[in-house]
Amino acid sequence: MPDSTATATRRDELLAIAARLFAEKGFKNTTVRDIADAAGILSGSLYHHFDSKESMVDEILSTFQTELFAAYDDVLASDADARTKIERAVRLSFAAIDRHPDEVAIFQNEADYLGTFPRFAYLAERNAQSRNVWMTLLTEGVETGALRADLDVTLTYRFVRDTVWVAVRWYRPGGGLSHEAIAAQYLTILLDGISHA
Amino acid sequence: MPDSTATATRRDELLAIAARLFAEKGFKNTTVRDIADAAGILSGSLYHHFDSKESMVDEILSTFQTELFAAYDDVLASDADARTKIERAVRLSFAAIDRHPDEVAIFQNEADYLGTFPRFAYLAERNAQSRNVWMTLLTEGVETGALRADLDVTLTYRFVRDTVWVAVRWYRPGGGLSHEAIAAQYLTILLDGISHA
DNA sequence: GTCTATACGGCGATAGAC
DNA sequence: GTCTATCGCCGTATAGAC
Repeated sequence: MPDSTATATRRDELLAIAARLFAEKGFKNTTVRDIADAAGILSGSLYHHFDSKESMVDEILSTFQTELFAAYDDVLASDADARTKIERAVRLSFAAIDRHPDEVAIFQNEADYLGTFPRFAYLAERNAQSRNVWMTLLTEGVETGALRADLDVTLTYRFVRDTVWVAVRWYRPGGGLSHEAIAAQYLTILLDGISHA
Repeated sequence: MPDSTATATRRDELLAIAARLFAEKGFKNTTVRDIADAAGILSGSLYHHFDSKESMVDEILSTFQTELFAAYDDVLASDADARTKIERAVRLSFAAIDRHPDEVAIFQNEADYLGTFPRFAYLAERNAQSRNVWMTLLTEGVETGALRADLDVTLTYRFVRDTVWVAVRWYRPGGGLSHEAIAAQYLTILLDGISHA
């Protein structure tokens, strides 16, 4: 039973260590011995905290997604105009990369494969949910005239989704470029293009 | 000794089968037994053709990269203006995804991890080479006034690179959307943005 | 070029002591 | 909550017959 204070429990520490390794090397490339070594314990001791390696990545992903989609729901429910909501959705995505880079990386790298197992069927559901969010925002943008009428909305959705999340491959929290600055530059390119006006 | 006719050798067939599995499930998630099963032979028989599983992915990646970078060099060496060269580089990248989706997927998913081993050091070199190509084109674009003067060229490079290659995640050759059509839409968004003018 | 048979290590996971 | 000790399986790879 995790307490709700700021104190990280041992369990949380171990999950954070596992998340870093899963993100760096991949789920399959990371052994339970790797995780235990990084935590300064022996591999058998991990099983006092978790059922299996699979349940570790499961908890990492589901916890992150619960938080992320609550934030998307907030944006969807707001009464701002379409363009503002799109900007907010982009900014919160970059903020998520900043706060949870390992979780985003794991999701990006492993979701397709893990999603083939029944246990991780919720990954596909979340994916559909995310699609709904973006398609709703983009369609509203086109209908209200905020976005170009000749856009292929589905293609644009893929474009926006991929481009936002793929930043996790090179973005490092605390580096020279803040996530807010990246989101701003990204929105400039996305909305107005790179061509000289 | 591979002959230079159009006839696929057994070796080439096996590499194509391995590439498909590596792309679908990941290198580590694919066993030599998986590859052999898909080829209708037993795992031990693979070792008549290849030293190891590692040497298979090595050959897949290096062969693909040799072809890809020859194409980039062509663009760089041409005397078209900056904008035209950028458009050509984008189009040839989508064409590469169309012709070699498995190879692109493997490179996208595995290069970071494989690159940590000496044997795959050339992956980092190719990465630097690719960076040079795009930075040269984008810088020339800004200097000649084809692109906006306020662009962060490094960030734009990452943006273009990531967005082009990440399409391998959803593009399927022979599907409803041709790679030429995707490249055209992509260039429209990249150059002019999605915002209503 | 493929099969039979097998070596060998590393893997996830378990049981019980401390 | 961690350690000791270990199990059984599955992974890559090998040797030699056909």
